[in-house]
Amino acid sequence: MSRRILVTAALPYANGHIHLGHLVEYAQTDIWVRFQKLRGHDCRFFCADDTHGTSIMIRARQEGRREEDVIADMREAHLRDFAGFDIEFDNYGSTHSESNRELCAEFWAALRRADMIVARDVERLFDPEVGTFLADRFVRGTCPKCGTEGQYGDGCEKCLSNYAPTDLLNPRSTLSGATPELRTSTQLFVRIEDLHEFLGTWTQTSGALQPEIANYLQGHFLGEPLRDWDVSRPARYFGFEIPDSPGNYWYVWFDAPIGYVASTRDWCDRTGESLDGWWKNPDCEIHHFIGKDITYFHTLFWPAMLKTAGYQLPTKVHIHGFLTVDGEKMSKSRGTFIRGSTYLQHLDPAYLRYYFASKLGPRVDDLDLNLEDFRNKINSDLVGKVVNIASRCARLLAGRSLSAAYPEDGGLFREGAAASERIAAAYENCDYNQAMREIMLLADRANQYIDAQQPWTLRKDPARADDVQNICSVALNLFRQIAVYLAPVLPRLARQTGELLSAPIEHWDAAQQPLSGTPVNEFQHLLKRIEIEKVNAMLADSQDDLAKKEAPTAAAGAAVVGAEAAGGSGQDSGEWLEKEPLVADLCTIDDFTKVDLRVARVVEANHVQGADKLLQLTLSLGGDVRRNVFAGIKAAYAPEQLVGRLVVVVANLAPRKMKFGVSEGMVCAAGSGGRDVFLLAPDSGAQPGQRVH
RNA sequence: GGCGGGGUAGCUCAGUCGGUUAGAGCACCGGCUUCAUAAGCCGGUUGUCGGGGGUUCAAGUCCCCCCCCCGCUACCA
Repeated sequence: MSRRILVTAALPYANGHIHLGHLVEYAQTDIWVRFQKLRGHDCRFFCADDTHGTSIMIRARQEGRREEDVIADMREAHLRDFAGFDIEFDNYGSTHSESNRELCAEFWAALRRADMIVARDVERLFDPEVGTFLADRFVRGTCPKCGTEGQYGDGCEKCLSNYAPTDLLNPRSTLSGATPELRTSTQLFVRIEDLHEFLGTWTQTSGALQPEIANYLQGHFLGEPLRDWDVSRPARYFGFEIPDSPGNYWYVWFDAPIGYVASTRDWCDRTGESLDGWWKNPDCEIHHFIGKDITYFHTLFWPAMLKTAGYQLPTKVHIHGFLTVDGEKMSKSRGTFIRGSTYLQHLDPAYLRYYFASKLGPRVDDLDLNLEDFRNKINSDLVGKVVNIASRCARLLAGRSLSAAYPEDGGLFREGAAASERIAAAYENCDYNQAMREIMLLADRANQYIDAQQPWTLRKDPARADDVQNICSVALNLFRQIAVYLAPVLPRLARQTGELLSAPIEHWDAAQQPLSGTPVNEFQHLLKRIEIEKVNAMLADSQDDLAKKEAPTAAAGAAVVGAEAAGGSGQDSGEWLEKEPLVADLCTIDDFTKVDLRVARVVEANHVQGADKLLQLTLSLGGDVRRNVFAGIKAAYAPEQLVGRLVVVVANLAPRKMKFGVSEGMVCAAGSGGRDVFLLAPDSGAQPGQRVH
């Protein structure tokens, strides 16, 4: 029976290019959709650019352009990248569309009717010079937790803590540089606690979520009252103004998931389909594919919105993990932060689609792109095994035809046909690695068959020409069977196989019946081996992309010292400046001297009972002056490494009461945190107590 | 610390309801083959299944304790 299936992948944000991390999801989703279509189901794949929010505003401002121009360019780039990877949408919309605006209004009205919108006065920062409330990203100041300067109002990029912009120390408007004032603004919230019981049941029993996700929600959110969701942002904000609340705009996370519906609606308008037949039809399955980072929105808020507005809830939310490259987070300085477009300049998209497929399972696990494994796997599985079957036999039959009747093959084709439902079940469950294993088994058998029959020997005897044709007919049919099973992953290979054997692959059941009598065309290379040089070139290019992008920043900043540190090569990564941009506000020498930096000697360093990240340090500032300081450096330093060494301490930092005692200063360090922490040290000769000027 | 997920061959992983001698691919070694994109075929090596205890006729699998890794989260001034 044919199923009606609506599929979405998360909307990529219009502020950045598609990279290999994104592609895990789009490949996973595209494979699933192609599989369903090949099975004959009425399956449609909808996506869109996510275009609203403060980041787009900031970017537009920096580039001196309108937001609309920024998102139009990025949309074009996204579509180009997707096409390059054979990601095929039925519609690709935009959250900045009339259809989305109308649907947002519809959802909003439903929430109003359900009395789920509450207004509350919130103290917010206001820029008196520009005359506007400041969105989180327009306020910068010192992180109240770790003291890092130049942090945005929503959270600290260094210590990753979240807070309200009103918590920032020394806040400054990035619009005018003015010190913001605290003013009251009326803010709108969605009260989803009303749906707590419903969400509890849905997340735990509907089967829509992977078990580990259901547990996560139960443990993190559902055990206590659900917090109201702040969905309005005061002007100026790039988004849609809330119809019944002038001056307020919907927060980007409100309109983004509605973009799934809007994209569907655009498609319906174009094709004459009924939107309700997809989104309000209990017989239509709805599948969302997302990454684990946006679990919260898709498993609590979004179902609450759908439920309230009378839409169908997702049948499944398929959640995947992150991509790592060679076991590490993608890193710009190592060249492993790879854009889709950079990859495509060097390598075939089929490689990546197959590699991801061979590693993806139904769980939330992270996926590692090990570049050596990548090359081995593609070269041995796809080139050595699969494509090789065609390559060894097609030439012997080029210009002729497959045997008029399918020859005796010892049951090989039948066995392959019998694997159909096993492989299909694996695809259906997103267990692609299982499917790939099954398929490679078939490829092994085909190669064994060819090897045993030795058509190249028989060919020397003209009397055995029919035998050669029969053997090659079997092998090419086995090859075609494999190409059918791989078609969701490798659509180009399926198409090429159709051309080679003069019979397009249009349905999964093509693997059930062997072809006979069709012309065999001249064999063309189907897939090249991966050369290591290509991979290396891609990595080098990825670093270059970054260097070009960072060049203006480096020129404007003080990059001289860094060049020395790099051993004179002069080429340091701009990664860190990108993560934590230079503070725009200038400070005077007087500002600087407010901070009393001193050289100190670590006289004692201890683990703190019950603390995972803290070490307790006793610092000597010379004489009898001692300071007790807690520092979050446990992952990077052992206490015994520290005793005796010199550090730089902020000596006049206000004491802070912590869970384990009072901290009377802060030791200076660089790095992103965790193991990546590098304490500052003076050159030898410095003495405890000396001030750092 | 709390919660979640893991720990199986050098690497990436599979192991269903507990059931024979714990598997696959890659890598490695030996042989065969030379039609094929230095591809293919046959054979071989590799494991205290994180550690310890328990239940059982039988434990990689179930239960308890501990160790380690990852993620989220909490004090990282």
